[in-house]
Amino acid sequence: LSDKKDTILSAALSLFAEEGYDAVSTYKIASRAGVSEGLIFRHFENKKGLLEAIVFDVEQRIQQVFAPMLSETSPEEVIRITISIPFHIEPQEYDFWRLQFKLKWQTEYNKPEKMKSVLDKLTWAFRYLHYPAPAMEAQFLLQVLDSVSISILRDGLEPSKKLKNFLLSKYSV
Amino acid sequence: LSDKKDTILSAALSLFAEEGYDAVSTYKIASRAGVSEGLIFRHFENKKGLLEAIVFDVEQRIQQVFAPMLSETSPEEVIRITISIPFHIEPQEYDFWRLQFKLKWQTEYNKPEKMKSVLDKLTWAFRYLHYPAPAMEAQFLLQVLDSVSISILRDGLEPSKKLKNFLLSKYSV
Amino acid sequence: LSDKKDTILSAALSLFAEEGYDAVSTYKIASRAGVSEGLIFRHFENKKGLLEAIVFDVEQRIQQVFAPMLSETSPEEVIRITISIPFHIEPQEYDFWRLQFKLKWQTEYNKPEKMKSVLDKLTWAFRYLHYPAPAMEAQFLLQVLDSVSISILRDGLEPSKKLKNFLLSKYSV
Amino acid sequence: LSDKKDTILSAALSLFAEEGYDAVSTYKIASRAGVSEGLIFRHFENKKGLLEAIVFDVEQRIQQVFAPMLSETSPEEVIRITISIPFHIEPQEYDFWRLQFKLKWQTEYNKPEKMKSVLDKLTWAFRYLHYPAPAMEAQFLLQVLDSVSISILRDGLEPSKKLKNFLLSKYSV
DNA sequence: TATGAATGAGTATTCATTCAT
DNA sequence: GATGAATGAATACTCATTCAT
Repeated sequence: LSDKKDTILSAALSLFAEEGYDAVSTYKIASRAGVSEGLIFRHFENKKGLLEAIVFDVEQRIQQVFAPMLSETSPEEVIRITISIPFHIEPQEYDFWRLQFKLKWQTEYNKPEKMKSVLDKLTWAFRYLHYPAPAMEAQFLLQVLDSVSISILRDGLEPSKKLKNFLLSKYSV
Repeated sequence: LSDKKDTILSAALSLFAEEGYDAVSTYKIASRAGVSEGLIFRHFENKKGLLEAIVFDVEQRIQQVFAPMLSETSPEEVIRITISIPFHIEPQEYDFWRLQFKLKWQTEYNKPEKMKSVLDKLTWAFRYLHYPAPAMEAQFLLQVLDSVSISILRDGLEPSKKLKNFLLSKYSV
Repeated sequence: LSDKKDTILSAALSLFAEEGYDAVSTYKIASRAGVSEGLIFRHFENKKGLLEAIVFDVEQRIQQVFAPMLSETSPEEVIRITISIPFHIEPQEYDFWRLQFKLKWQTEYNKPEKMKSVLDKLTWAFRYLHYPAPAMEAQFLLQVLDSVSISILRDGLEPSKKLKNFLLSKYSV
Repeated sequence: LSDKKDTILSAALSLFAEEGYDAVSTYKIASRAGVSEGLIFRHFENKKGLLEAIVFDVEQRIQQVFAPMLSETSPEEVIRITISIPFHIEPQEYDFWRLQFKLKWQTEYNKPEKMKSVLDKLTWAFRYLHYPAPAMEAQFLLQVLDSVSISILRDGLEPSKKLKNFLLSKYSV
């Protein structure tokens, strides 16, 4: 991958995350990336292609983030790791996650099946710990963490900081 | 308020909720509303003004929805009512709520202070019931309900139906 | 003539004079006149009709202004009166004259034949006073006075004040 | 500067000069220039920017035209050259000058300081020739020449042709 | 690979004008 | 006479995309 292709990708990522796909022009992306507008189309065919390239990267990053909990064998540890995730998003990755959440609202890019394995693993952990409704607990916890992530991405880590221990103790992990 | 002004408002509401503010053209809004494009600007000055008129309506509707829990005096009942809210969104109001959540992502329209009184009331209820960290419980519950609402708006009520009793029993209300 | 018709006329006059016919919208005229936009069309058929009504008034005012020199019988006095005209434009009539000069640039409204009688009278005066090229002197003087008027309308009377005596002495009148 | 940029400039110049800035649409300019409407905005940002680019050219041309009288050392010659200017406007430059005079009426583009050096030079010439009120003579002559120019641009050179010698002899140059 | 000029379809907005009341 | 809602055509301007270099 060429140098400039990456520059375009990261300029587009931050702009899409900040302002949304439709609100960002290819002109703006090219300006921020410091390249000509034409180059975007040489590398990505069209604007949508650029978005898809980014979405691909985002999905891979998500998989990386959930890899540790998927390979964990202790149920308590699975829950603990999962709860910790939102609280350890690195600031330089905020745009990554912001885009991820923004895209959830564009039906086209909402692929809930990608979280299937994570949901299954959590369900397994709750069942193992004898929770009465493990599938529901799993769904519930993921939704809570979604909300927490959104708060953190919106207002920064500080206001939600104490929630982590609160959640960990709520699940006794 | 004239007939056509309302038609524009509801056409715009549904389109903004479905496709997002930036993805919808005033031409499309006018077409769906069955009015001339110019009329949008006579009534709302510009596209943003139209959005703001809708946002105003949305905010008022939100207040209405939370009014009962704000005037409730029994703490258990406060929690019960609050949990019930997402499960009783009327289908014809889905667009209303979809837009509300979409706008949370546009920093400009994200006004967390609007939920202050709701948060305070919930905190009061949890404190009354001797929860160890009432403020955090309140924040936590609201975030859970946000997530639940998002699920329902995205996938319909069915997949989340059982969550209601699950939540009610979790809080013993 | 109704009250409101006059209000429209004077609002339009000042706006046309300030910003030019094409730069002024009927909405703006109606706003300044404090009437509904529709009323303009009830009274003047269309925007051009409004301009023509104003032009008619302007022309009448011009005639009034030149009436004294046309009926004067002393040649020196004819020249003296003519030279004095630009220096005695009343400030509340500036818009009148500004429009007059602006319209000279719109071929449609440039009617040089209206100045024929003035030109003839001046020529007569110069011939009477034995100027070698009376017709040319007349044309020349009128052009000078046009320029002086433009200066006064643009920058006010002050900077051109001393020009009056300068001109009078130049023609020994 | 590309070929098409110049085509736009000259199409706009002639249209602005003929019909006035506000009466000309960017569509019309693009049509006459034989380019896409969008190109106007790529080159000049907006319609006003296009006007300003033209104004800049006009101002430079004006400076060129007055350069010879500014560098002349004989006072008679200074006056002679100055008087000659309006009578030697080349027909292909009429639009240039028409726009110049039209813009004098748009306060925004009326910059009298541009003529300061010309006025000073003329004043010097008249003082040198012992005219009693040299500054006023200079102002007066420039206004006369303004008027003459306007006549020529409006009605062509023919009707004003004889004025040149009339003026030259009036000043004995 | 990379640019920058150029385009054509689209977009928000304005405007003169009409019409029912 | 007077208003205010409504329109349709036009207008300034944007945008994704193409293409010659």
